[in-house]
Amino acid sequence: MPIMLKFSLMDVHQLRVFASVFKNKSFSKASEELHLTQPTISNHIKSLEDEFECKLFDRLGRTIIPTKEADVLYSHSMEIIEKADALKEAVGEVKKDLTGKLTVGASTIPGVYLLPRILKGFQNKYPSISVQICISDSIGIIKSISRHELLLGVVGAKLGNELINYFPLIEDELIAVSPPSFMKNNRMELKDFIELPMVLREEGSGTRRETEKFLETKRVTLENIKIAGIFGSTDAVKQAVKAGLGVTILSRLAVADELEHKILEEIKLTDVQMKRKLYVVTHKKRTLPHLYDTFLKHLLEESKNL
Amino acid sequence: MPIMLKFSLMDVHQLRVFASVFKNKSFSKASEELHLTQPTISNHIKSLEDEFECKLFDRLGRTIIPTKEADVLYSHSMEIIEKADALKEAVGEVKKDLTGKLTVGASTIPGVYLLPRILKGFQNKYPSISVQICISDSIGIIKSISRHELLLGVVGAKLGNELINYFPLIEDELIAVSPPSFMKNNRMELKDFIELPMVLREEGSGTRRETEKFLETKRVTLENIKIAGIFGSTDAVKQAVKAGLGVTILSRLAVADELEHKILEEIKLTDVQMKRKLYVVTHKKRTLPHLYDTFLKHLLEESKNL
DNA sequence: ATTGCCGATAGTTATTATCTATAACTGATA
DNA sequence: TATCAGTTATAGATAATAACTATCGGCAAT
Repeated sequence: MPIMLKFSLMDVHQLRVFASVFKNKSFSKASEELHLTQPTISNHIKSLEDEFECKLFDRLGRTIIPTKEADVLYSHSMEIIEKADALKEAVGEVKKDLTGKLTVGASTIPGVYLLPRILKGFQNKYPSISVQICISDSIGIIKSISRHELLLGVVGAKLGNELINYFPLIEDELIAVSPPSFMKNNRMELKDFIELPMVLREEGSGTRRETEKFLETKRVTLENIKIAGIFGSTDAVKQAVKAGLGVTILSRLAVADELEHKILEEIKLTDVQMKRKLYVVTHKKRTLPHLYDTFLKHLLEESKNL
Repeated sequence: MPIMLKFSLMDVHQLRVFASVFKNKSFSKASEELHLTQPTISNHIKSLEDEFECKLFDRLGRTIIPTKEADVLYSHSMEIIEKADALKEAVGEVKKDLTGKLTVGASTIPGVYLLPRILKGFQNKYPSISVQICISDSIGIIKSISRHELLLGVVGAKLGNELINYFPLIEDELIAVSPPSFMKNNRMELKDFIELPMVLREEGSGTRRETEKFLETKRVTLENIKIAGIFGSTDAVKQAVKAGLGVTILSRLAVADELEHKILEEIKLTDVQMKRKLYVVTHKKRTLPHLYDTFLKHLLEESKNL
């Protein structure tokens, strides 16, 4: 049989009972205040007296007088009761808390062309937050989430992992773009498009890989293509296209502004659809802090209007 | 049926369980630390999660990760746990506490001739106390104790009150005293003694009443006596006797020093015994603070050596 | 003496804390 | 791939506890 040295169970409720008796100088008044019956109060006081091995109240007939021990217990009890209430309050606050730092992982396209706008709007709504976007490739983001280095990410690929939640966000599309007025007719088939001189990202970049992947589905490889230039960033590619170096294939998101202002022009490929979905990703087993949860909802909501 | 809005039961034990899980980052390690079983821990955490309506730990397989709410709960829990331990400690301290103020009520004789010596010894033993003697007559002391104005008194009469404890202390005795060498033979009968000129306290004094009471039992009244002088204090009476004004009847305690130094001399009355008991008195329904309790024991112990 | 107020006690019931045994899941290894 | 070791969850049983109702007994004021 284990030797149970039972150390202060002392529940806060019991201290509340004691404090009420002390303040009201009466067991029965305390019972009214706490909506309990008088024998219940008696029992609690008795159990405290047993625990501390001392009388707490001298029961004279009509009145009770607290002992010296009760005086000490009272002041300490009040502190504990206040702290207990503060605790309850504090936990409640955290659940509503929308301050602090929000770190979002993202692959290049959403990280550069989507999140900044959305995060700006979110920060305007909740000014007391600071925001950070960590850009990596989709695999890296998902790994970080698996390892609990990140809580939330936006990626352009669904890399099957049992423990990851994928929330569909918006559709992105790889489109062919040219300088404005590059062609008379901006509708063509892929086989005609690949005759044009092309500007590309360097090998290994996400966009380059995506592009290759799509072309492969149409049995096209880059070897058959006139490469007019290779650049290290999406922006550099855009600049090259604007300068008339050639055409390229880019995410619609990345060229949305340029298309709107007619700085670049879309070439509609009539026989290919190069769509992909963007996903918000989280870890299935992690509880998101309220700030993250709110941002997630904001993100899904905002993306409807795009 | 009463609408029970149950407000934080939250016992400290549960917070200890939580804190242990948080620190150990493990339910099972916590169960070892607290000598409970793992399902018990699980239940406690679940009940806290229900109470706060939020997850506290994300259970991944081999590990758990505390949520933001848990972080907040932890710091607050630690405060409460520390306060709870401090409380336990503090109450324990009070029970051993021997500091503070010790107020003792006493009637004239014990208050003037007995308590000062004993209190001095007590204070030497426990230097960090302050001592006060409140002198009144026995009735006043006992009333004060009944009214809870005093916790402890020393009196020379047992005035039957159901709610008062009387602890016999020592025997006092009214004795007849004369100046030294006043008589050849210091043994006599009462009838001879009352022929001598007598010094008395004023009417209404305790000693005067005691004296009259004793004489009455022998069918003697003061009218038959030669009164050499009436004085307002025991000391004045003693001075008068020393000066040879006459004899008197006084408590043996009051003249112990003078008898020892042969400044006064006892006249042994062969046919009367004027003894009375001194009692320590307390209220039956009051719990004495440890300081008082210790003094009471000291008092009863010391009085054996007198 | 009687009445009214207050706390204590007895006995009951529902809730709760704890246990044992076992399931379900994860991560690592053979 | 299957299995093992380590971890939490679940189910079911039991003992402890907190709450209630009813009643007793002491004290003080009428």
